[in-house]
Amino acid sequence: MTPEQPRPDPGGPAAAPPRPRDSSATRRSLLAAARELFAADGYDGTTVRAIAERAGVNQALLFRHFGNKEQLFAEAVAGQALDVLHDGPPQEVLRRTLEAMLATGPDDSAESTLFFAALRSQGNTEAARTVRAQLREAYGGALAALVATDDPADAELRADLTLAWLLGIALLRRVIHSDALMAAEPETVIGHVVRATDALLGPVDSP
Amino acid sequence: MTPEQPRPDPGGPAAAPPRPRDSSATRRSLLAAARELFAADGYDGTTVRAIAERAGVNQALLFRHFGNKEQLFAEAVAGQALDVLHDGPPQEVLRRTLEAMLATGPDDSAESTLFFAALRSQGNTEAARTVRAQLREAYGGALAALVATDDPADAELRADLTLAWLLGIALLRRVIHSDALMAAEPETVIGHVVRATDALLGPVDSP
DNA sequence: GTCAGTTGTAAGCAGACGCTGACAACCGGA
DNA sequence: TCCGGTTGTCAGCGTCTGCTTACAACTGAC
Repeated sequence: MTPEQPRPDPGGPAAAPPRPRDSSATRRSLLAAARELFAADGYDGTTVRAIAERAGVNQALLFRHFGNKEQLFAEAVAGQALDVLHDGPPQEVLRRTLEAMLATGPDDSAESTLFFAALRSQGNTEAARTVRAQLREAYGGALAALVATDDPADAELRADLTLAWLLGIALLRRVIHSDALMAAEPETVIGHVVRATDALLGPVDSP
Repeated sequence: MTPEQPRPDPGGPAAAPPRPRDSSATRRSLLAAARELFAADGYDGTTVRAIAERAGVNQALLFRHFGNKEQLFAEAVAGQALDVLHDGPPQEVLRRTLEAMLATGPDDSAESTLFFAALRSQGNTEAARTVRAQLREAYGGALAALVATDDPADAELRADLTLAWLLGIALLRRVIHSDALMAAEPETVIGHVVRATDALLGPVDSP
């Protein structure tokens, strides 16, 4: 049987030299890998094995640090896409979000794409649902303040319609690969969307 | 061991009376169940066991009829959501699609929701990709014809932006459960969207 | 009746999944 | 030097997945 007793350094082909003992670096690697993969493939489409491999970290460490997949997801996503919200005047939230969305290549995983990955994760898991509701509320609130109406329900409706558009654009770019949306100049796309949302959020002329 | 020799009809508690031999009825049941579940949970979120159970059909029959899950998906989805495209004047495609989307309850699975389920299925499988591209082209083409521009690329871009909006609205309603979008009167929502898309698809005033 | 073909059923395979347990290697303080 | 706690590694568990196989029950043609 030759029980393969442990040798300090076998002369063989470099049997995976152990990674340096750095807990926080491991954590960061895992979080970064998780963000990229969740943004690219959604919650269900991402496996913990893939995250660990991309991070160059043993799979078991993932569970030691985050407990389970859902908590890793929540921690990777939380507070990540909200920077763009408070990064300038509120009336330009829409433009800034669009710029962040369109600036990156199709496979790149910028901050804002994470937001949409969260929305896109269609699992019924509690963590995913919580994150989605949280992000939706933040964006919805910021957008609702821009609506020219007295009716709060109508303001929320129009804000959600705007959010739906952002969501759909991200989806058409990342999941479907719309040639038109990917080839167009960002300024052109932003111009179209801003023009239309001005009509959407502005006062209704004929009652 | 008592090898449990087959008995024609055991006196016990009705051990699953075999379903009547009707091939086409079985097929239809499977297709109907597949449509409902794919629309509700997407491609990856739906298991063949769930489809078979909902159809009241043995799981193995699913594979006898359709070969594999992807073919069942393709067959269930193909040509299903396109009715609304040719069901009236082309300039009202947007309104008709919205009406179909908003008319049903959140859990109902009308025709049009299937279209969005196809888009939402985020798997990389070939069948899902084909169906998505197919549907996107049909809708995109119909919408592009309505754009007031001479530039074909710009027309396609604006059509895809419109499609993105429809997609996002469906997503916000079905995946996230936006209270505002679900509680609002369909006519209100349609009014907002049509007003904004008029600005989007219409001529650009200031170059 | 017999027998080939069709329809339904039961059981299980191979692989991927999330997750766990046991153990080795290293570190800091006593 | 010992020793508890932390970090990294390895192997595998239980379950679910899409899919297959072997077989029973029924049908229609001869």
